[in-house]
Amino acid sequence: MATIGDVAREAGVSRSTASYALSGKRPISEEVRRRVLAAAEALAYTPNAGARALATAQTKVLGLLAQFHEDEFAPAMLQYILGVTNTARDLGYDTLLVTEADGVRALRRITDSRMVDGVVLMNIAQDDARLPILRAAPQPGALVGLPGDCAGLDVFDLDFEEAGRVMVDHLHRLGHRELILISQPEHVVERGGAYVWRLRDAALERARQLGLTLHAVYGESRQPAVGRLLNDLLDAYPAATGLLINNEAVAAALPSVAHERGLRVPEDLSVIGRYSADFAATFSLPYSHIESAPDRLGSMAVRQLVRRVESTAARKEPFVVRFISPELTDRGSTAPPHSR
Amino acid sequence: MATIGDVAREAGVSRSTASYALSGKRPISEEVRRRVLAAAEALAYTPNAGARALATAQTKVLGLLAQFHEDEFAPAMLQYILGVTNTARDLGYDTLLVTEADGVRALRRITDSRMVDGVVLMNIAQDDARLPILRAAPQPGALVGLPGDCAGLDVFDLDFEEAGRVMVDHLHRLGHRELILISQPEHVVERGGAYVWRLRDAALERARQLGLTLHAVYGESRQPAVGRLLNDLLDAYPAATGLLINNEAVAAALPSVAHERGLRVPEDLSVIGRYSADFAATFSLPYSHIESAPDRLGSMAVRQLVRRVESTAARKEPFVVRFISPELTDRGSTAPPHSR
DNA sequence: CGCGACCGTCGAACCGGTTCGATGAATCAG
DNA sequence: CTGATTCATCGAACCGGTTCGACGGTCGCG
Repeated sequence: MATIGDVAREAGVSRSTASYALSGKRPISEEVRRRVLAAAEALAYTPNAGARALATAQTKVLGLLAQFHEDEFAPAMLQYILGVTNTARDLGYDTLLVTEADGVRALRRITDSRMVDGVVLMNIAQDDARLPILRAAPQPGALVGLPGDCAGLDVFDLDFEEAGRVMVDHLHRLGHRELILISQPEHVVERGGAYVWRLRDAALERARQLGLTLHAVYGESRQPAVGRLLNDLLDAYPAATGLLINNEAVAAALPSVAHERGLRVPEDLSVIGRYSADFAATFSLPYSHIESAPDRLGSMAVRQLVRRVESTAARKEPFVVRFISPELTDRGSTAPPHSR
Repeated sequence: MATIGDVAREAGVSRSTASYALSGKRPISEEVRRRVLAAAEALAYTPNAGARALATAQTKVLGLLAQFHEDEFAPAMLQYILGVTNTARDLGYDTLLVTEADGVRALRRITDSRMVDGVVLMNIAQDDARLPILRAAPQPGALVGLPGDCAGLDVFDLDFEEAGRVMVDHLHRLGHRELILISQPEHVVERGGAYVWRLRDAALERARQLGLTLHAVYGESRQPAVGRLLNDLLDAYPAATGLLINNEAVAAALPSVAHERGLRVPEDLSVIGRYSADFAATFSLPYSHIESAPDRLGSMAVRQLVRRVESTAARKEPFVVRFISPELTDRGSTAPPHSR
């Protein structure tokens, strides 16, 4: 494998001249530049990533910490990941995907060893043990998800509180008086998944203000528990005419449950979910939903991260907490209520 | 950030001694070793990955090339990826996930620049343009999926031909005489997804031998096309009593279609799919299926890859092509035929 | 014609590890 | 007591890039 020394020799110049000819960081005569480029081409020269990282203190790699838990719906995570890797590549970076269970150790490893220029964290917990590490690290970091304390980090998330209110408002305007909200499984909350109760609490609060009844329950993540839960709930609250779903597995299971019960949407039951359009397509979900925009969030996080990585000025800017505002995609699964 | 020079100074020894004390590659007195370890601990020393890569010509990173196409079912891919990243980490490696559309360029980039010690390729095409690159690369490579020409590479795949035969045999033994096989969308085949016709051709051949009628069609990958297709097929072949599915999207869509048509499984229709247990759980699919074992395949590929990376002897061993034999998980979705 | 400015190129140092050969002290046998 | 052997440690070189300061040649100007 050719080194820059080989290129220099082939072109009859010094190593430094070859370097400058390739990088353009100093003026080089047209003649020499041509010779160097030709030599590089002929020898199929590619700079050694390790050597360059050592010399420049830049690896052109971003770290992506994502965790896959039994009780979370894996396909939903994938879209965030693709948002990150694709955007990173567009900006000239590769992505180190770390799915290790011990996130703290993983983060330490990749930051301390300088394998990455920056880190994107997913599955953010309210009191996330990785955040202190990331704040102390020399590399900038970006979060997809809102933690309790955002200090020192850029944060990107869906505005889950507003999402909860939008859902409730929408059904309230249609005349509904009793609703059910199914959240993620309780385990997710116990692990600190704050978005679950951010949406939930906001929805409850808004329902209270509007004088609505809102039954807020934690869901399941797997069959057959999901189906059972749905059936139990529909039985338990026969007067409920609207269903709000903040749980991908429940959303995915609803069509068949509704079918089995002979439940028509929206005639018998109005439904609003919170998931991405891509997810809806994959699982053919015919419900109106709040777009969770995972690819957009991943992309935004990477863009901001790269800005900070590449510019000292940007690194000094104040940290941002940016919420995507919930957009309701109307698929016609809501209507004025009729009692079931 | 502390370097090994800092550690050496703190411990009052030379850099080389510090290095040997930490690596244990030469005998070091107990006393000095203690001092060095204490210094490393005190300074929170972590070796610089770039420097180490430069010196040792090892990065402790594996590349994983995976592509996500519109017409393939993304959630199924995720399990291969997790099989790879988790096993890699167990063996001390991190994973560079590359989802770039231009796989050839991506592969060139990560191998030429020596970012990775080895590469796992997914989405293998019959005549995969990346293979010549990988064969010429200094790093070893492993494939998840069988290409036309396996020379110079380790290959891991489900035995799709045997899978096709197992499916047909199973329904034949139960007395079925007319079957439908739904494969992946034709686009997948056009891109060179050989596993599609390997299963298909083997199934057709076996059906011919057994005197069965087998309607082999290409499926769709998205709703609502998938549902329409299923309905059309069931209408077009009313005498078919068995359905073989080599297409995740179709499998995922079948429950609701069956339900809508009032079609009972297995009373009216026997069904066998080809997907993983994990996939079945995620999508709550109640069908007997051939296990595609994505995590196991990903894991096997990484283990073999790492063996070759770490041992010169292993690098000289002949290349392996290893097939996982199709296991039929009986979920009771097949029975002797009754005409619909 | 001589001086300073500018341009293009070179050599050397550096990034932070690893590794080889040499060195000096301690140990042992004769 | 000496010479060979062993052992722990050190210094230097190397991996393959980038970058800084210096240097020699050309040019324009006075």
